[in-house]
Amino acid sequence: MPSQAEENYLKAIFKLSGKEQHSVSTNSIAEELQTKASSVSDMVKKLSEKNLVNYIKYQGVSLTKEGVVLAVHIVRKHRLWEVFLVNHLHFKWDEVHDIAEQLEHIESPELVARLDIFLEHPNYDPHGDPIPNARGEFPETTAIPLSELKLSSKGKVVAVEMDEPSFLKYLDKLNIS
Amino acid sequence: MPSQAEENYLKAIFKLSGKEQHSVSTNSIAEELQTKASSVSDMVKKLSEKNLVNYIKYQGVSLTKEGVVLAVHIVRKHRLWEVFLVNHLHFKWDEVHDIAEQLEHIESPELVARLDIFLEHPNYDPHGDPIPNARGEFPETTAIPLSELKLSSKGKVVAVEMDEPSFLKYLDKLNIS
DNA sequence: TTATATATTTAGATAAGTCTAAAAATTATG
DNA sequence: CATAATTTTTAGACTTATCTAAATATATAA
Repeated sequence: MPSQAEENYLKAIFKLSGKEQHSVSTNSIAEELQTKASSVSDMVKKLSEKNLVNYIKYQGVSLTKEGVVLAVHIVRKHRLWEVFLVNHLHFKWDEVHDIAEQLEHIESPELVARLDIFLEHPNYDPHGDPIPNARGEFPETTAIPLSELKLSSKGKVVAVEMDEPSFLKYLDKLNIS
Repeated sequence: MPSQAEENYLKAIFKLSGKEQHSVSTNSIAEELQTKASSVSDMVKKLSEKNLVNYIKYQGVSLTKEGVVLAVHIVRKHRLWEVFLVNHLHFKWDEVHDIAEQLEHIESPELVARLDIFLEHPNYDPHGDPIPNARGEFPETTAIPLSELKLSSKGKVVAVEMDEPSFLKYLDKLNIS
């Protein structure tokens, strides 16, 4: 079981690596986690020894299969908790990120399983992000980025990449949900 | 905001000090937290500097007013989460302690307030322990310990002190709930 | 392709929390 | 009341995670 700090690194690397899980730089991880590159070097070395990342000095970092499994599981927990916070505790979608950031580190497979049932196996979180199932598989999406939508054609917004509260509030003001 | 370790010490001291909050020994804290007395000495010194405990070397430890406020707040969170786990996620009462032990450290006053509303302001947790309200006040109880109940008089069990899963399972077997 | 700028890693320091072993204080016993 | 037993504290070490500053590698540009 990885420490909270390790989990945060795995999640950051997973996020930065994109769909194809390309390797990412020390610096980008440092920026994502608001920390120093030297700290990232240290931690990445440790994760490498645990076989959670592939790491060649000066050449970037990528998750191993095992690392991806763990990262996806953390993402799953984060997004399930967001659903709970918004749908049942009636938080607004721009208020839940920091709390879910804490809840995602709670260690209990039983808890995740039961939360998933309680929430009725949601496929998307309040920001429209897909929630992987217990096997780590993401639901299919046919959505395309707004930047690729042709002028004057219609669509339905299903997801928002950014999770900064200020931006989400701005969308609220435009009645985009 | 105290660290998780500090919170665990505050909670342990609160529990051991009983209703009258008498002072407790380093050793008893060590046993409660499954740690060494030397670790307790260190931590208690730190808590004393933060004015969360009264501490005179070799003479025992007690919580200050400020310490009690924090400890009660942690107890409140712990017990609210237990209600959630049992009533909504359908855990059994002997399964929730360790998970609540983690959840109690989540830092968000908004979360506690909303959880309390969601649960409809419960006064007791699944073990019958009273849940302090947001002001830190415990609900009144007229209950008396089973050891003081007269022979062949009747009563209703409203609370169980021990929280060891094995004991709780035993009560289940006796149909005591 | 050599010099410069940028990115990354290493070395050494720090803080929190824990531990073992030794020292000191308190309590119990003869 | 002096000595033994117990409890508590201190001293020093270790681990995790972080930082700053210096060193090294890679990338860029003249």
